[in-house]
This record gives sequence, C-alpha cells and structure tokens, in this order.
Amino acid sequence: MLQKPKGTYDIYGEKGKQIEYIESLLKSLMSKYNYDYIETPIFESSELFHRGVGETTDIVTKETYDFKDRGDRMMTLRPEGTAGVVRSFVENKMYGYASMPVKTWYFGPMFRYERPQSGRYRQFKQFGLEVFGSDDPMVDAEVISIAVNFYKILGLKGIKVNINSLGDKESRDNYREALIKHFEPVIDTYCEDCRERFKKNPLRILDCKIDHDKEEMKNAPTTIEYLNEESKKHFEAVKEHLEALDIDYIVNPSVVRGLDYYTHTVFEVEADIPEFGSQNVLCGGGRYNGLVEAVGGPNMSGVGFALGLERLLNALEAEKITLPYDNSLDVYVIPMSENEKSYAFGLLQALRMSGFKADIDYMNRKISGNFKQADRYNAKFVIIVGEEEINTRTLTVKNNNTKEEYKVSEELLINFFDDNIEEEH
RNA sequence: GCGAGAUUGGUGAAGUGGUUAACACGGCGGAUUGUGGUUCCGUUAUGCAUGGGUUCGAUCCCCAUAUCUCGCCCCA
Repeated sequence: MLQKPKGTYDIYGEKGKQIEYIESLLKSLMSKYNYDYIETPIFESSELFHRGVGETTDIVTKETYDFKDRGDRMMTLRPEGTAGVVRSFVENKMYGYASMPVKTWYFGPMFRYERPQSGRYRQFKQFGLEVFGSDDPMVDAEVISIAVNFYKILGLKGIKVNINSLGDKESRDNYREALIKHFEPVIDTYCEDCRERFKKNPLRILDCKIDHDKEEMKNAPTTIEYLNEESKKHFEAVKEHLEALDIDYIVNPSVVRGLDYYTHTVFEVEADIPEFGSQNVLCGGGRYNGLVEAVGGPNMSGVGFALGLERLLNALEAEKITLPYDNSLDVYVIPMSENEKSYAFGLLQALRMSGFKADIDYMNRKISGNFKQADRYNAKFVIIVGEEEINTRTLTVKNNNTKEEYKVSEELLINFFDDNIEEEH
C-alpha cells in the first residue's frame, strides 16, 4: 500500500475539527490585537535560511529539506516561519509605505528532516507572529502576553513562562567574551557538541543536556550580569509591562535561544507536564534586532514567536481539555422512499440557504439506517418526508433529543427552525 | 545522526510451523406493512507491512527494507 512519507500525518475527522477550531480562535485573537495575516511561500531559496536562521544552527546544517528545482536553483522547504516573513517585509519594502509597526501573523506547515517522535513531525504546523519597526518594550511584553493568553483561553493550566534578556549587541559581545574566558580552561572535558559550540556559538553551551551538571555550568556568568544600562532598562520595562498584564513569569538565565540574531528579550512557554520530557516547550521567541538587516533590509528591529500545533494538541490532551467546537447537525432530512427524494433534496437546499447545517442520506439506507445516521451526526431535528407530507404540504418534524413530533406546514418550516435552534446564522 | 519496541479485516485485538485466521465492537441487510437507538438472525480478512531466505509446508523462524510508537540529540 502507498504510504505517507515518514514523519507526516493526515488531518481529518475530529482532528480536522480541532485544528479548524484552533485556527479560528487564533484568527479572532489576532484580529483583536490588530495583527494582519501574512502568507509567504512554503519554499524559499536556501540562502535565505542560511542567513535568516543561522549558518551554525542544527536546523540549517542538518535538518532542512533541500532540493534543486528544474532551473538548478537551490531551494529549501521552510523549517520555520520567521525568515520568510522577514524576507517579505524587506522585499516588499513594508518599512517604506506601511504604517509602523508592521504586525503580522502566519499559520502553516514547516518542514524539518528529523527522527519523528511524540509531538514532533517532519511536516508540522506552526502559528507565529512578527512585529517590525518598534523598539518599545511594550511590544516584547505584548508578544509574550499573546502566547500566554492564547493558552489561557484554551484552558491550559500548567504553563510556565521563562524569560531572559541577551541585551543589545554590545552587551552580548561582552557576555560572549566572558563566557569564552569562563569555559576556556575546561572546554576539553566537555562533550563534542559543546567543544563545537565553544568555537561557533558559546551561548549554546548553556543549553547542553549532557554537561548540564558540571560545576562551570552552574556558576557560569549570566547574560543579565552583562547587560549595559540601556539593555537593563529595556528588560526592566518589559517585566514591568508583563506585570501590568498579570502575566506570571520566571527570569531564567538558561534561556538563551540559539539564533545569532536574537537581542534583548527571549522567552519560552513550557507545559508543566511531567511526561512531556524534552518536548515540553510549547512556544518560543524573542526580539531579533539584527535580523532584518541580515536579510538585506534597513537596520530595523523585530519581535516574534512561534508555537507548534502538534505539541499544543498533546498538551490539551494531557490536560483532558475538549475544545468546544460544534459537532452537531441542525436538521437531517429523511425521505420515506425514492418518490420523495427530489422533494426532500429541494427542502434540504432551502434549509441550507437559510443558514442551517443540514444533510440527507446518500447511501440509499432504509428508514432505520437513516435514523441511525441522524444520531451519528448529532442531528437536532429530523424531517420525515413521505407521500402524505407532500400531499398536505405539511412536514413531520421530530426533535431528535426529546423525540417529540410536530406537524409543520411547508411555509412555516424555516420559521420553526429559527425559533427552535439557537445559533448565529 | 544514535537507541528500544512494534506492524494481523472498518476498529480493538486472539492465535498457531500444517485442513475453513478466534472473539468483540462497528457497518450493512432482515424479523418490523411510514420512525431508529433494546433483542434476535444473517452477512462482513483467498488475508496476517513489503521483499528475500530456511522448510515438504510460514502469518508464525531468519535477514533486509519501509512505516509506526517512544527515548537521546535538536527544536516549536
């Protein structure tokens, strides 16, 4: 049998409804925060990700889906959303004509060539947002609060917000030097990855799980100690704004994020669910004041974050949260025989055009099978159409919950459902 | 990239080196001449991931491959 590619999954049935619900929730949430939808290509030139995600990151060095197109151009399936959005911001010169700041959100598939495991696929969905052009700490706080509020609306309880600040370029450079000085005497005793990180991106050593318990890890300098006045001021303001929004957070110096372009605020929201293990980070992001320029735009700041859909669904399941999407049908129409089918079909259309969610049998089921189907659909009402109904222009309507039956004349049918089904149509 | 365990109908699954691959649920049909969700009856895998091998014979043993699940790494 033909199978889907490794690490991919099909979305259908209940899962489809869940995702549809989450999508619509995000959509309405973003509208309230006044963010605009943006959609960029699923593949971009490979170079963009090398510049946008970072030459030394694992994502770029060993996890991308690369291919040459027929014109011999190196292309990459996007492993994350930020690079493409930044490219679009720069290429379309949004900094030139759009009103600042530019606030955008996206939702779509991303691709990473990894070994699949719980909450991780090769094609996965991410929601994310980016804000360009403002240095106001309020933006940092807003972005964090959006993530937190979204999880709150869904009803997730065990979430933990970790924040940290890397400071501006000057602070970061000073810190980097201090780190190198700190680890230099002992780096030979560290794992292979760490020795590599030491050369390319010393910050990442702090992330290491293998050497986590070593002495020098525990007393390593923190980024916060190396913040200059301005950076410190920015971070303090972010925290103050978060408090104003009632967002609980923990300042966690080990949150450094790997990308070279992060500056100032970085954050992660984790699910406080023991069995999640290393898959507990639900979303992450921060400020990246160097990225727009690195991709070829003006020196302009940005803030953003991304969240993974699959882990979110896992977290919802772990906390036994059922999403309140509508899983019922307003009306199910049952013709008694072949003779009434056309009439019933016409009736069905009229119901649908009046805004009701309605359906009919397409499988030539017998009456009893039809009633079973109505139950499967959670139909609120069933309309029975027989010879008598057509002759008298009066339908038999059955409330599928109370089993009460009503005779309703054809012209009053829509009114009847308007009165008896409360929905926004 | 490294490691562990899985793979039998629509679903949950049992099973054995050898005639018709249990059982349950679900589906469909019937008992019911215009009304189901109870009950009863019938029916529902020439098939046990794929390709090799061992064997008189393999779903069962061996090897390879694929996929799934779960760790590690990394990340969302």
